[in-house]
This record gives sequence, structure tokens and C-alpha cells, in this order.
Amino acid sequence: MASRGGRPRIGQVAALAGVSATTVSHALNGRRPVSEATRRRVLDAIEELGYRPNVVARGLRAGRSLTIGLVIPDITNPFYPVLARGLQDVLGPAGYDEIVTNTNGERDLERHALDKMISRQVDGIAFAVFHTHADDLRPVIDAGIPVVRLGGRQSLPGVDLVHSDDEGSAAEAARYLLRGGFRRIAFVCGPAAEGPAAERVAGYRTALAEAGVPVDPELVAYTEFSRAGGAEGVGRLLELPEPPDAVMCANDMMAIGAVDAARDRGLRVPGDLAVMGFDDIEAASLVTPALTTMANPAREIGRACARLLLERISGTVTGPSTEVIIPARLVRRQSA
Amino acid sequence: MASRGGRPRIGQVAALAGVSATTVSHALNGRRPVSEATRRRVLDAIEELGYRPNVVARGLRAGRSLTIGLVIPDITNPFYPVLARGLQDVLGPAGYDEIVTNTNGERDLERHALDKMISRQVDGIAFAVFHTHADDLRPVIDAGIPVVRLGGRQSLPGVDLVHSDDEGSAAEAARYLLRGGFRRIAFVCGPAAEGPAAERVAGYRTALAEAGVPVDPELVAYTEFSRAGGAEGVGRLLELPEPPDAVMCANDMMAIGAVDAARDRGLRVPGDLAVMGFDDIEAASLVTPALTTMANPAREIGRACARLLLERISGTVTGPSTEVIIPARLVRRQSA
DNA sequence: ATGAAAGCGCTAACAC
DNA sequence: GTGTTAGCGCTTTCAT
Repeated sequence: MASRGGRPRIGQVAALAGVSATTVSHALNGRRPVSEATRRRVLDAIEELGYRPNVVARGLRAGRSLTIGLVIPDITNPFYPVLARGLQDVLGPAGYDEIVTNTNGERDLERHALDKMISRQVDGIAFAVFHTHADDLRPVIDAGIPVVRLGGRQSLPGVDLVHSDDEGSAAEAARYLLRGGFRRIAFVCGPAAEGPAAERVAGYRTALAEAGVPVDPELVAYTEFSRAGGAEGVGRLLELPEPPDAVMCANDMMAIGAVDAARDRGLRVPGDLAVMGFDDIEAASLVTPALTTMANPAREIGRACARLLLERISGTVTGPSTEVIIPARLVRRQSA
Repeated sequence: MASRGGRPRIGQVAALAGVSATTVSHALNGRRPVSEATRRRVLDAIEELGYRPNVVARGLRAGRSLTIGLVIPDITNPFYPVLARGLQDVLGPAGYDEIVTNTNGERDLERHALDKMISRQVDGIAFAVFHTHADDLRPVIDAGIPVVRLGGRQSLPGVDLVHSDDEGSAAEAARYLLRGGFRRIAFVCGPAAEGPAAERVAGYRTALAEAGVPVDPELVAYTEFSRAGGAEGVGRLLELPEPPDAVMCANDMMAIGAVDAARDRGLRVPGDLAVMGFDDIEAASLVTPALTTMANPAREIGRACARLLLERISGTVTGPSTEVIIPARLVRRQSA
């Protein structure tokens, strides 16, 4: 009867209260009536022994673990902690805990992490990965575990998708600049306009077109997703015969680089060149001038993901793949 | 025999391979010899069925969950993701996963999180909290779960402690400034010199004393742990009859505020006033001038914590509370 | 309103 | 080298 680590088990509580384990169980989760007197004795016994139900045993019996798995490239990347928190905002109150695994964006580790999640009997998986093919998800789907993919675009069959509204928020950013009177608005994006970057470029084009501003292809610079990349891209744009008066960057690091480049050439930001970023990383409010940017709604994405997961787990939602798109928020600061 | 969610269980593998469940088990974790031929058949059956052992059941049987709990105030605070990653660096290869809970620094939630960890049968707990008293840890200790406390100073009985070397690193920072020829070195710390702040002030004093530089009490400013606080503290210091030529700040946000204050007064950094931070947050390298700072060794702390936990779990270490102190690293950039 | 017994999926004695 | 049996701690029929 004595259990490992000296932890009391349900039988000891039952013995002390003079009832059966069954009754203790029901007193605890109220699935059938227990007389008030009995309940009191049980509760007292629990208190006295410091009993805490074994969630692992309960899970084994019930066929669910009250655990969800979060599979991400690297928790150290500032986007993911916020995402994780958003998940917990919703999952915690529902009684779920979250187990986190980093994959470094490597496909082998992603597959391995997925296997581990199955082994651990998680009730749902939130995953933000790049290299996973539909094949890799087969085992998870077959195991009947709901999966929500975070970010990315192409939805896998049987997998829900939550991501930010890249196109819409780029359009919103562009409209903000247009309202500010800027007319030669450039866009500094990554090496190739694919994935989110493509959406953002599309939104930018849409907004310009709406406003009747011609879209000059020369004003889209392809470069690296880094501070140096941003500086380099803006450097090239500023050498154009008709340089831009405003620049939208695909992320905040690039925007910081853009400010560097402007400063190096003696230009004032936003006086001579307005700069907008994307994401609203912590540093965005700390640099000088503080960055005007579109806040990446990481926390909202996490929450939406958690809600979807809970619905799938409870069977409230049963249809085919769902796609949830979360709008980004404009954060006005000094750079634009 | 068929299991939930269509997941195959060990019995099905056994049936397909024409052996007993025991043999499958041993083929899998090699605790007793299995003939090569049998092993092959088992492995083939596993492959064919896509079998993945149920870690929950295994854990129930074995009395360990291969899970450790991480209890922190808020994963959104940039220190903790790095810590979590450090833990995983060591825990992952050892087969452990990490379940993370945020407490918002509230004592009730901390207690609740600890209870949850016991219920979930975690094999160890890493916790970084403020309001937990020894009493709150009683249940965990009684349950025989190893606990390592992260940061903080006073070690609780039966609880190991890992933290950064605040005193030593403050001394190192001060020595760096002294080597740079600065002689009137100020320190901007939090509201009261308690906890880590006190250690840092002590290290600062030690280094000055070593160098034969008089320690002027006026040069220690007490203020808030924020950007505004840093600006305010430095503002006061600069109004002194003999203002400092260098300032050490208790964290990077305050250092950024210190730079603000200097700039507002037309002072150049580091020309007129050298500024040093603590922590090396991401923004430290992004602001202008980039901050010279003492890097908070969060990842190393996480690793050390994980090592300690594993040793406690395996029983390699059995003595009384251990204390591990991790040195911080000087990161030279522009501000000093 | 309460108990006894079976079983979730696995592994560790204890056989042979 | 392999199988049978019991049991980890819990919840849930099925009885009473």
C-alpha cells in the first residue's frame, strides 16, 4: 500500500477515511453523489496525508494525458516564448499542461519530436516547423492526435492552421504611410518573395494600387533577413535616381539596419526617410528612433491555436482543416 | 486488444511477431538478451504496425515519468527562454522532457504549480520564484522530488541552488572600467540593495577598494529597475558636484535609460560618460551606442541546473544542499 | 450512497 | 532465451 517516494495513494486516503477507493475517487471528481459526511471525512483524510492524485495513472486509465505538445525550432527565438504563453493562457485554465521541444528547424529532430509526443500520449500538438512534410505527420494523424500548425501557409490535410495576416497587415502598414503623405514607398524583403514575404509584398502592392500610386518594381529590394541585410537593401534603394521617401522592411532587424543605412548617409529618420518594421520585437521600442512597426500577434496566435486544439480534442469541431488568420496591430512610434 | 485512437499496443506487436509482450519489451529496452532472429521479427512488427511505446504506462509502472517541471514567473521575460533551452540541452539527450508553467510571480500560482508538478509525477523541478517559502516546498520535498532553485540567494534546506556570480561579475565590470582609466565610477541599482543588487554593489566596492579608489557612497543611486529608473538615477548622479565619469547599471534596461539621460544632457557615451549594463539582453547589441555589459549566463545556469537535477535523480549526489555559481561573461561593445 | 473487481499499457519477478 | 503473472494508481462498470 505504501507508495514510492512516500507519496500517499488513494487507498491510504480511503483507509483513513474508512471508505473505499471508489468513494474517494468520486468525492474528488464528483461523478456520482457522495454523502456530505463521507465527503468531509475524505477531504480531511486527504488534507492529513497530503494526498495528491496521480495524474499519470489517471491519464493511463482515461486515455488522455491533459498534456499538449509544443514543437518549435527554438524557444530562444523571441517569437516562441510569446506564442507559448498564449497557448498557456487558454490551456492552463482548461487543465492542460504544455511540454515543449526544440527542433532547431532540423527535419530529423522534428520527426523525432513528433514521435516523442505520440509516445507521451499528448492530447494535441501545436507545431511550428519548416521541414515537415505531410508524410512526417502521418503517424500523428493516424494516432488520432489533433494537430495545429503555426505560421506557414500551405495547410496539410487534416491539420488546422493558424497564422498572422501578412498580406492584410502589410497593406495596413502601407496605407499608414500613404496617409502620412509618403508616395515613393519601398519594400525591403528577404532573398526571395516566397512564404510570408510574398504575402507582405502582395499587401504592399494592393495598398499602393488602391491609392492610385504606381508600383515601381525597382522599389522592391531583395536581401538577407538581418540587420546587415536591411542596411544593404536600403543602401541600394537610396542610390536609385528617384530614391524612396519611405521603406517598409520585412522584419524589425532589417528595419534597424535600414535606420543604420539612413543615418550613415546623413539622412534623418523619419524626416528624410520613414522606416517601418514588422514583428515588434522588444528592441523595437528601445532603439533610436523607436520603430513604428506591425506587431506580430504571437500571443493571439497561441491563444487561437489553443482554442482550436481544445475544440478538436473535445470533438466540438470535426470538419476538415480550419484556417485562422490573426490580424497584426499597428504600433506607432517614431520611425514613421 | 485494440487500443484507443487506433494506437497499437505492445500486445499487438507481440501477437504479430509471435512472441510474448515481455519479449517485445526486452527487445526494445535490452534489459535481457533476445535472440537476433526474434529481435528482427519484433522490430519488423513494430515497423509494420507503427508501434510507439506508451511512455505514460511505462512511467506508471516504473515510478518515474522522465519529465521535469520548470516553474517560472513568465516565459515571456527574455531570461527564461534561454534558461529553458539550457535545461533542454542537458535534459533532452538524457531522455527527459520539460513541462513549463508560468506563475506571474504570484505565490498562489507558485504553490498551485508545485502541486501540479507533484500530481504529474515529475522526476525533478527547476524553479525560479520569488514568493515561495520553505513551507510551500514541504510537499515537494516530502514527495521526494529533487528541486533546484534558480537565481535568488538564500538556499532552502534540501534544495539545491544555481545562480550567477553577481558579486564576481560586478567586480569584473568595475575592474574593466578601472583598466580603462575611469576613476569616478557610479553604480545605479534598484530600490534597495538587497538580493542580487546587493551582491553587485558589494562586488563593485571590492573592485574599487582593490584598486585603491575611494568608495564614495554618493555614487550609489537607488532607483527603479527600468529604463526610466536608469535615466532618473543617472540624472541625479550627473548633478553631483563631482559627477561620475562612468556608470554601472544593475541591468541593461537601466543602462539604456542611462544613455538616454547622458544624451539629453549633451554628453557623449562613452566619451563623457561610460555606461555598463548587466544581462546582455537582445536589445543591448541593437541600441546606439551598443551596450558593453556583463552577459547573464542564463543558458549555463539552465545546464548546470539540469546536471544537478539528473544527479539528484540518479542518486549520484546525495549530500545536503549544493550551491553552484556561474560566472558572467564580459561583452565589450561601444558604451564603455 | 457505497463497494468489489476489472483493466488502462507496460515491465519486473519468477518460472522454465 | 522466452513466457506467465502480478501490479504501478487510478476510474469505472456492475452490484448491492
